[in-house]
Amino acid sequence: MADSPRRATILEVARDAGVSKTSVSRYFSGERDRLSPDMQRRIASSAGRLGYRPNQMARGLKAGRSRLIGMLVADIRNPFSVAVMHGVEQACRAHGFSLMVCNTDNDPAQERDHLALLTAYRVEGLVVNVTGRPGHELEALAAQDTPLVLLDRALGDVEADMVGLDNDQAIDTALDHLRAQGYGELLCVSEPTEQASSRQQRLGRFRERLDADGLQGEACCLALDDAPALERAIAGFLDRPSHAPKALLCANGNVTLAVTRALQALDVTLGETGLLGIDELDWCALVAPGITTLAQPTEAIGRAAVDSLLQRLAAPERPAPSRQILFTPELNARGSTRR
Amino acid sequence: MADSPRRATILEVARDAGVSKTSVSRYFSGERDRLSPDMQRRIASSAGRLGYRPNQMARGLKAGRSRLIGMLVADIRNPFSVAVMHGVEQACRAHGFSLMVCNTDNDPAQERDHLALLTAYRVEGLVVNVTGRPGHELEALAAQDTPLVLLDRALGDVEADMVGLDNDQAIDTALDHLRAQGYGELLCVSEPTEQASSRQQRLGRFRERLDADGLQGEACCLALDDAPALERAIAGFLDRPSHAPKALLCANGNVTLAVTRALQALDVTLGETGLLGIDELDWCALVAPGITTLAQPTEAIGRAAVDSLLQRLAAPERPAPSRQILFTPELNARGSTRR
DNA sequence: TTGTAGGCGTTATCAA
DNA sequence: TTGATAACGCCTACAA
Repeated sequence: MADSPRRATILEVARDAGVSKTSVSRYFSGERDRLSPDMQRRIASSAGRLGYRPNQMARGLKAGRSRLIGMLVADIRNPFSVAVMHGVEQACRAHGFSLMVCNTDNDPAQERDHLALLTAYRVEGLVVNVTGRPGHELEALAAQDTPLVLLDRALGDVEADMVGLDNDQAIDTALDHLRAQGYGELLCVSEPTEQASSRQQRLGRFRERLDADGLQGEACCLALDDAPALERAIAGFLDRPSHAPKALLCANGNVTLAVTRALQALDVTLGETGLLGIDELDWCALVAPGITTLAQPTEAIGRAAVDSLLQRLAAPERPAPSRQILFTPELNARGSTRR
Repeated sequence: MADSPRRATILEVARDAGVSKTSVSRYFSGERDRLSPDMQRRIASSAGRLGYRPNQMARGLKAGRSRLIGMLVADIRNPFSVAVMHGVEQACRAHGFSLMVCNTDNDPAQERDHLALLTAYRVEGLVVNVTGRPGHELEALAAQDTPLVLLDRALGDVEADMVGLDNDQAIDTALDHLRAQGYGELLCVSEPTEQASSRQQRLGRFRERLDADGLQGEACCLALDDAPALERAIAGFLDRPSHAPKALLCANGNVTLAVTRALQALDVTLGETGLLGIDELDWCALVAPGITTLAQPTEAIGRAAVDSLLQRLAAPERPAPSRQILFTPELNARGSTRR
């Protein structure tokens, strides 16, 4: 039907149905019961014929609430981010919110731009997983009473809830497993840590535990796009004389991918040399003899982020102290840590 | 700074700066040159102090344009979809649009809901990759002059541009490669085709080519979540006596994943039994001896979708006939098709 | 049960 | 160069 060149407005429906705007508004605002059956029919008919849909912009403007949640994702091509986003979206939907996702490609400039954008659309809450330090902008938002949740990465100076993996526990589980499997000399590989608190925490805990447990080991931070450098670093570690079997610990899924490539290039046999990655990926079971991982409960993390937002949205008057919600990783033991 | 409880409005800025709303509006609408330097300074100062940002909802309402492009994605966890989405987002950004993405999880009900949502926000264009047949809804949109692009999957009854892979060419390339590598008996594995035209096309072309080329082969359609059924189907194919080496052709990335799992479960040696997948994935090079793929130019597809939208947006008066924009796949020959 | 009027934050028109 | 005013589409007192 609907062949009007422009989207119909409430006024046109009202005219067409021979009723007032108010009645049409009521019809579409869940107050149908207050309208006579006859009027309901007429409105339904006109609205259907005209293809009328309430304009959410106008609604949002009037009501002062956009029903929009914003999400800033540092790297949309990272399966972990997508999985969390999926959880976030489901939760938003379940609570009548829509999600507006912005991918920043780890670019601080895009972060700022997209933040401005989401602000402009008056998102009622923000799930943030960023690289840079848009601390100032976020503080401003928080000050305007826009609830904020930090995902995976904390921003020291921003007062907001944070949800993510229990990194200490993850590292502990990883090291316990590797030691139990007989590996005694470890290399922890991470992307540069400046911009991501979770990376810092994982590396920090790794170093602590080494000292405490008397394990041999070292950590290295590398940009993943430089494959030769990564291969050199790994080769250096593996060539070193030692008394115990060696293993690699990958601080996240991207690292696991890059390291696995490097190990194949170096013709290393998995298992003989241990490999354990944080983040579960589709293919980890497929690369022989299977890559051991620590899986994050991504959907739960996404839901928790939204829950946190909604709680603050529900009680804006008393700003509860900011919390950390940490999740326990799950170990998927596979052949890459079996000697 | 900005510690007002609520977001500042243009009126508050105007008052604070001692000027009129109009001037503030001009300042933020790229008409700064028309304001005296003094006034510019005052407005900048007040706006900064108050943390003012133009309300995009109000702007959209007033201007009748939301600056929003909507995208409906059938399965956000499919890396192919994400890659295309990335291209779409970049292109939108480059042209001053923002992207609102909705994931439908292949659920027609969610498709309908999300479509309504995007409509409610008055998206100015729509990139659609769906499972079901929201043909009616989409037609209505098209009739309202909202430009539409179909991604990967055509909808027979909807008049809109379509962008995707040249499926015929993809199948041809795949079969040529497999035959050149000495495989003579083929199994093409696909997900059920009812809901996705691209699947139908790939399967259709596969059958055509078999007949034309005198190759042996068959096709099977399966829901991927039933691993045992898939294994049975593959085992049945492989057990059959034959004169020529056998190969599997996976109709998309999800299939490649499931089939690779099945082949490992069946302890099949890749290469000896050929394997070629449509869609390139992170891990295809990692699974020994490397899985041969046909890569889609995902970013280009995304950009083309937006281009198509923008063209129609730019010239709404003369509705050009709907086009198909098809892309050529790229062959990544690896060990899985080397005997 | 139904309608009238005013305003949400912005921009466009017109006048000064 | 500046400002007053009227919309944009909708919702919500308030009135009938």
